[in-house]
Amino acid sequence: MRILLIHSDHLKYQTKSKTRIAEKIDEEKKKGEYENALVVFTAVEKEDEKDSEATVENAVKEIVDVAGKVKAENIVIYPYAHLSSSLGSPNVAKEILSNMEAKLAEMETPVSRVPFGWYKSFEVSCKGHPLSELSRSITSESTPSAEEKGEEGEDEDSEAEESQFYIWNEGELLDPDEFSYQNEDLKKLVDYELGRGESTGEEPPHVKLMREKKLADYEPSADIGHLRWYPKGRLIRDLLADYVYTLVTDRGAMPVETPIMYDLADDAIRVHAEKFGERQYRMSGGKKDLMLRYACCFGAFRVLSDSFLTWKNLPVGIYELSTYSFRLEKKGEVVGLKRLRGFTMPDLHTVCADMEQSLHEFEDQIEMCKKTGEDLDVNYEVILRATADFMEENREWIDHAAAMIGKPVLLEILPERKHYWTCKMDFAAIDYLGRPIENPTIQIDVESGERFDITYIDPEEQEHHPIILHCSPTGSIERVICSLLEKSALEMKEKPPMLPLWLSPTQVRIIPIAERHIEFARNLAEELRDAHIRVDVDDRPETVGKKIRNAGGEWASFVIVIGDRELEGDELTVNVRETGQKVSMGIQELIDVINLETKGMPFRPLPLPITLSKRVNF
RNA sequence: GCCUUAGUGGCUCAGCCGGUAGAGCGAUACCUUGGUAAGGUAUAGGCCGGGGGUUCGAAUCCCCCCUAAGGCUCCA
Repeated sequence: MRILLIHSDHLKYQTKSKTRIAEKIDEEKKKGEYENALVVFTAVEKEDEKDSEATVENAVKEIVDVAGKVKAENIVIYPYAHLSSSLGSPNVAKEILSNMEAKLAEMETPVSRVPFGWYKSFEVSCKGHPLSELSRSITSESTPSAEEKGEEGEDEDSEAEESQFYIWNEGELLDPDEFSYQNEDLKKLVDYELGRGESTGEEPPHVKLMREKKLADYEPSADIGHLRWYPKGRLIRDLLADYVYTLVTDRGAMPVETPIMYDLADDAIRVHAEKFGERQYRMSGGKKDLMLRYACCFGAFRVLSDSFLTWKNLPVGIYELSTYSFRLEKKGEVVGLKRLRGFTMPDLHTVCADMEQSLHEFEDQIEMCKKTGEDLDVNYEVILRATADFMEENREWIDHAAAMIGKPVLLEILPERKHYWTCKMDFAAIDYLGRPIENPTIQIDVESGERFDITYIDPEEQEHHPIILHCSPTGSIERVICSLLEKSALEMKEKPPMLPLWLSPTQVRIIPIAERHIEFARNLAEELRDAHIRVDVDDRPETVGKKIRNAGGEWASFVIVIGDRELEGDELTVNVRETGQKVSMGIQELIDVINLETKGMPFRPLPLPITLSKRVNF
C-alpha cells in the first residue's frame, strides 16, 4: 500500500461521475468538506491482498502517529489509485479502505472516507509545514519505512536486493569493472546499464536527420511522441515491415491482426495491463473502460486462448506488426524516433510446450535477431538477463545462449522475478552519444499462459499451460530507423552518410544537363524502374553542380549525369556515393550491381513522382 | 512528471534594457541550355508558439498554457 499524507487547512471534494467499479453511496457522501484534516491519499496494491489485516493495522498505526504529531482534527481517507503502478483489485481495495476507516474510528480523531471508484473534483490546501507532506509504503510485515520528504522522489520500492552484473566471456563470469574491453560499444552499454553513462548534453543527431531527410516529423496537433511520416519515411517503414514479415513467416510464424484496444473488465487483460502501471492510454468507450495496447500480447493471447492447441501444433508462432503500440511515456522521456508514445513493433509470440522446447526456440530466435543486425548492417551488443532461479536451473543453457553471440555479453542476474519473464535477451545498438538503443528482444514468459487461460493437450490428453516466448526480431521499426540514422551520423567523418541500398528511397538519381537530355533520361529511368530499382530524374532547370549537390543531400546511392556524350555512347558515368568514385559502366551493369547488393531484401517502388519538378516539398 | 534552456517567413537564424520586423537558404517568375557539391535578376511569403497582464504603445517586460532540447527518473 502506498499512502500520501497531506496535513491540510481544508479539503473539499465533490463526486462527478461513476466508474465501473464505483461503490454505492448515499447522497450525503457525494460531497464533503473538512477543516484541519490529515488527508490520507491511499492506493491499495496487489501485494496487500495477501495479508490485508496486517496491512490495515500497519497503515492505521502510521496514520495515527502522524495525525498525533501534526495535531490534525480530522482524518480523511482518500482513495487515490495514482500512487501505485501495481494496484490491487477494486473489491479488495474497497474492503481494506473500509477496514482502515473502522479501525481509525476507534481512536479519538474523527474519521471520514471519500467514496471509492468515482471521478471527483477536489481541493486540498496543504499547510506547508515540514511534516505536512509525507509518503509511506505500507506492507503487511514491517513497520513502515519512513520517507520524510515525499518530494525527494527517493521512493525505492524497498527493493530487497539488487541485480548482479557480470561480463560473460567464453563461459566465465567476470567483474564488469575489471574486464578489459576490446569493444567500445560493449563498454558503453555496460556503463549505461550500471548507471555510469556520462552525457554530453547534445541532441541525438537522428532527430535532425529524420526531419531534414523528410522521413518523419513531430505532429504538434497529436499527443507528444506521435509522428507524421512523409512518403520516404513511410517507404522505409514499409520495407522494414516487409522484411520482418518474410523473416518470421519463413520460419513458420502465422501473421494475424488484432484490435488496438481492450476492455479492462476482462481480468486477464486488466492484470496484464496493470503490469504497465500508469504508462498506458486509458479511454472510455460508451460504458466500457478501455486501454490502448502497449504491445501485441493482448490480441495474441486472446487468439491463442480461444484456439484449440495440441502438442502436435507446438511450437507455434503468432506474428503481428503493431501499427501502433501505445505507451504513455513520461513527457521528458519522449525523444525523436528513440522513445515514442505511438510506435510500431514487430511482435512474435511463440507457444512452447515446456521449458525444454522454449529454450530450443529461444536459440532459433537468437539466430534470427543476429541476422537482422547483419541485414540492417547495425552492430548489436547483447544483455542476457535471468532470474537467479533460472540461472541456477539452466546454467549450461545460459552458457550456450551467450556463446551463440560470439563475443562477450553483459549478464544481469535478478534476485527475484519482477516481471512475467524469467529470462530475456536484449540486443542494443549504440547511438552517436554512446547510449544504447534497445532493439531486438527475446523473453521467456512463464505467467501469461495461465493468466490468459491458454492451454494445449499433451499426448495423454492432459491440459497444460504453455510457456510463451515474446520476440521482436528487430525491435520497433522506429528504433531501427533511429539506429540507422545514428550510425550514419557516427560514420559521417569517414564516409558520406547513407542508408543500406535496399532501404534508400532514391537508389539512382538521373541528372539531365539540358532540356534536350530529359527525354533520354526519362527513358533510362523507365528501364531502371522496370528492373525494380527506385530511380528518379532531376528535370528542374538548375545547373548540374546544384543538382549533384541536391542528390547528395538526399543521400541518392548512385547519381548519373546525362549529356551529349551519353546520348551517343552506351557507357554511363555513375557516381557511387559509398566510395565517392566515378565509375563508367553500362546500364545493365548498373542493374546487376544494385540487384546483387539488394539480393534477398524486399523491394517497393518509389512512392514519389519520378520527376523532381513534380515533387512536393514537405 | 520535476529542474534548466528555447520557440521570429517552409528551413537556419539576427533583432529583444519597449516605438508593431530583417538576412541567407528554399519557393515562384524571368534570363542563362549548362558536364559533376550553391549561375544571375526580380517577386511573394510573418496574428514574432497560444492566451492573459503592465503600458499611450509589447517580438521585446510580467504571469499561465502549449511545443521542443538537455538533465533527473523510467523503458515489461
